[in-house]
Amino acid sequence: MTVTLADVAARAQVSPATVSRVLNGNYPVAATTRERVLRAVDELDYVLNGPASALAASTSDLVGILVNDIADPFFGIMAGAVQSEIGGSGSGGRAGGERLAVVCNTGGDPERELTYLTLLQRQRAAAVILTGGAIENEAHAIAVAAKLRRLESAGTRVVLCGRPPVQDTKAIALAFDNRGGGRELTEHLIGLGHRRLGYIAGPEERTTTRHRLEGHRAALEAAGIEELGGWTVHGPYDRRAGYEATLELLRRDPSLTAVVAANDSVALGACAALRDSGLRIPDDVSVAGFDDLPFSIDAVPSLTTVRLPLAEAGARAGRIAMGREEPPPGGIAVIRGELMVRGSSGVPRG
Amino acid sequence: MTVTLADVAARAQVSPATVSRVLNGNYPVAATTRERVLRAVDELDYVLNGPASALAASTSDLVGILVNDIADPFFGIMAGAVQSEIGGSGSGGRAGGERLAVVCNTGGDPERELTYLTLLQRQRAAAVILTGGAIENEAHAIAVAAKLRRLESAGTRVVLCGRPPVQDTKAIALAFDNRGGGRELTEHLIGLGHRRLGYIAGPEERTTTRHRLEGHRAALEAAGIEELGGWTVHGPYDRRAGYEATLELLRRDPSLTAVVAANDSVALGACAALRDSGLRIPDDVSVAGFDDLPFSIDAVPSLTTVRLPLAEAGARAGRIAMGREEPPPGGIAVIRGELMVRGSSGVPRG
DNA sequence: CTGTTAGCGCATTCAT
DNA sequence: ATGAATGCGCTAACAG
Repeated sequence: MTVTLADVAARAQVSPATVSRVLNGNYPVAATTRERVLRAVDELDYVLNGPASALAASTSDLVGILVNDIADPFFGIMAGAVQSEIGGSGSGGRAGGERLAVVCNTGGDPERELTYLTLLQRQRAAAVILTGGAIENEAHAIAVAAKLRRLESAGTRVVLCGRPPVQDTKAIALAFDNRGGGRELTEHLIGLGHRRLGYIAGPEERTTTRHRLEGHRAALEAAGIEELGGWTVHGPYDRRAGYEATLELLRRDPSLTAVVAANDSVALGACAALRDSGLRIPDDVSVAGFDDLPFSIDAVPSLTTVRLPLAEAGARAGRIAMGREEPPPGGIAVIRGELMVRGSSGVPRG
Repeated sequence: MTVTLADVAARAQVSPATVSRVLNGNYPVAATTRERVLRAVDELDYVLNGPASALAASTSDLVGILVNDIADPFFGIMAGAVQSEIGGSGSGGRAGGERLAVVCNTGGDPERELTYLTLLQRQRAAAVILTGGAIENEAHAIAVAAKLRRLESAGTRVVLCGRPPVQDTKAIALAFDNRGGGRELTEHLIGLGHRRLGYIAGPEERTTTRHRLEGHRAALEAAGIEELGGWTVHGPYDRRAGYEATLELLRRDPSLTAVVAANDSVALGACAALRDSGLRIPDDVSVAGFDDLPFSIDAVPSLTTVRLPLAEAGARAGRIAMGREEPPPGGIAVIRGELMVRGSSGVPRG
């Protein structure tokens, strides 16, 4: 029924081995023979059987990408960048050498993260890239580390993109400097004169959440500002959480002059809540986000935030995963964010 | 080195076939035997070899998803929804029955679309879902149709999500009513009193672009408004294109009272350009988008647009691809958008 | 309900 | 530079 390599061999009057060799291009084959084989491939409209070659070669051309939420541009941008770098090096010509991206949406759920890792191991993925913050839970961290080690020992390259290093693992880590960015952002607001700042943190037990919050608090402390009890609220990384958290913060302390959000989506929700409460930005309350996603510059006023080079990081992770770029020394690189001061932050009222 | 099914069989003192059966769960096995096997699996930390089982069973658990740009939430939302539906039915228990999503970023390039389809065919994907508008090019359309037919004949289910049907194919199509949505949107503006409307269209040779534009023009025509020469500009589906196109439209006709954008990102760029030109929205110029992406409601003023049920469509496409939902009668379903009238549209000045 | 037997389609040794 | 032979790890008849 389906045409196989043997059929091609027969048509080209060569052995199956030869066909395999021209298709993989990693072995000397006479030019005329190659021609003949390629012609047969075309005529028969032959397509290699991926599973079969993966089985025989014990490697596949799949690359796993774990994300919390592919609908969130934060992850979409990284995933897209990874994808663009794992494509074929263009060596062979035809649809060869191409690597496919298996995107796994964990939804931030520890179990699903583990499940997907197992599934990728099952597929004998060539590489696995874990993006975004890690879940902070002892047992889970141990389980993940064990899985990664197992993957590595099976020859799968593991790269962390926007996630801190994992102990006892050869995984290359490209970590964002969330702490530094968070600190710089809050320092900016304090420099403007703000002394009463609310903070809308991400979900608990996440490295990203913790690091950004730590940076924020470090800035407060350095300025001698004592954080009041109700100034921090936790919630998901989405606009709705930002909206509700802002109303809550306002309820707790109507005298706040600034709201710092865990990321840009949350900040957008915060802006909406402030507007709906009759407060002007930044005249009454300043707002800041994190990430600098594409839509942030179009907010009104445009959002003060910390730009993370998501596309660059994703691309680099992809290249490292493909062995096309040298890993950073020590296997760890810290990627800094850049403070983007825009219209949503200003001097406090009064 | 690596533990195989045979090892598990030996440890559990059963035949390899039995192990295979409990792992796949699609065959009666005595409870006590199953227990024993499962224990052995755990003890050995065994993970099935995906390529091997795919080869033997001649099906894989990969589902391909073609998108133009995964960094764009329009596609991210659909991809995420698909993903959530192709997961395991929870029958077996462990990490079984799970299907993995292979996300392929075509960037709107015809060649890459074809290449990815071939790659997916090579992987013997269980299903392929093509999202978003199709490229309008005779030769390419024929090539795609041929590829889809080939995929289908190999047992791959093909579903189109947000894309019009493909001739001579069994592909199920969930098409968005872009024409109807575009028409309704422009009718809304005309109803408000607008008579001079600029239109920022998407890239040429795309079904989505054409249909939305056709809807717009149909509304103009029905209202007896003759479209002037410079009222339409084409460009990519991003904010920057919207920004530049708006400046261009303003240059051509400073008396425009409304700008209709091909999608929300473009609309955001349009808003920025209008503001930068000292024009107020909607007092001086009304703006409308399309899609109703999450950030659109947070634009200031919030964006009048046409909401497309992207998540629902993606989820449905996923279920149909998995055979868990009956395809629509005739293999085609037209999904309507919903006009969302918000702050960015108002009665024209003067 | 369980074991035995054959391949699935290809990449690789080894020869030549 | 090419061919012949072997096995990758698993599933699917077929028996029993």
